[in-house]
Amino acid sequence: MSVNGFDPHDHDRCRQKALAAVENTCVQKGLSLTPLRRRVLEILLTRHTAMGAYDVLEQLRVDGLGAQPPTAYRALDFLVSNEFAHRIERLNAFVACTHPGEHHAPCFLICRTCDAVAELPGRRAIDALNGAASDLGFCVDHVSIEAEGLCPACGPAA
Amino acid sequence: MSVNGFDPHDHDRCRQKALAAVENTCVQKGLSLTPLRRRVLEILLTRHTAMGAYDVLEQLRVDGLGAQPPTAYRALDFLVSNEFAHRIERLNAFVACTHPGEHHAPCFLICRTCDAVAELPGRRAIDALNGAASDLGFCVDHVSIEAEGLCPACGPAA
DNA sequence: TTGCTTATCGTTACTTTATAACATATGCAA
DNA sequence: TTGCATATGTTATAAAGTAACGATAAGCAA
Repeated sequence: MSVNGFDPHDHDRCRQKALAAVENTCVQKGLSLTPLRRRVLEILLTRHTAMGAYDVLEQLRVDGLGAQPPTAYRALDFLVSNEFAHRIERLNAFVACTHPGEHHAPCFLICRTCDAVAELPGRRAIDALNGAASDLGFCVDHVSIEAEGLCPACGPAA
Repeated sequence: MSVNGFDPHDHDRCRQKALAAVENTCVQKGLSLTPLRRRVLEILLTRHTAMGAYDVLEQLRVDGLGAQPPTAYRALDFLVSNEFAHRIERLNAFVACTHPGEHHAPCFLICRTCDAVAELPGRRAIDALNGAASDLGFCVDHVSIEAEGLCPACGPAA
């Protein structure tokens, strides 16, 4: 998978690599990547773009699965809680992870025009935040860092 | 207003100070703080806690205003776009700003038990993110940084 | 094999969050 | 006074998310 979703790249290969990494991780950790969960991951992997749960759902229906909202949400929960996908809070939407299997602390760049999402390492920013938080006696569980703006393809230069 | 919403403090004074700062800023900038907008701000200022738009709405109704959802959302939009309040993406909810009138780049600590929200300066983390983003050719408009965890009152020590 | 337990998925119904679209009122400038 | 901009009222609906219960299947101990 490419460093980020903005770079042009061979996306078929990118998808397959991500899928294989998730399969490996599931075997290693004894997680069950059921056909449904796998299919939802494939749907997310079609684009480097955040998809709403209902977009995923619609795609499941196109596939002939008579899916109801909980079906999509459960599969997405599985993917997110195992870090195979991420939830983009700003958009109430989901993206496939670009570094599945690695434990990481991502932050996101979200294009407001084309909805492309790139994932960056956020370790430094998160460490800074953790420091400030513990000074206040706050114990951090989870951090989300999301930047909205214009990607290279949609930006002023383009 | 206190440095953060976790510290014990004289909240009546805190509210009044915030309200006065917003009034000043509106006069300076020619913004119209209508009775409705002012009332919504007061509602948010009752607690250092994120409130949903429908919580605000219910309070407006208690006040005898026959308010519909757009009424609350519009007032909240005014407050957020002028930085008198902030939207907490993780919660789909809103908090009064603790530094109204100052131009700032806040990040938020959100207690998952009591919903208290503290606002911290996020300048350093945001600068780091801007640097990484511009390396990719991404032009950042707006950053949101939100940490969920346990506040001093709800944490393990408590 | 039987029966117990757990995980996954199906299904119905519903709640919560948010917005589109159009109507009304108010103030101010030309 | 006409016209425009801003703010609010109102109706209806869209979009996002979840509770609760049932069905099925997979693993496993007795």
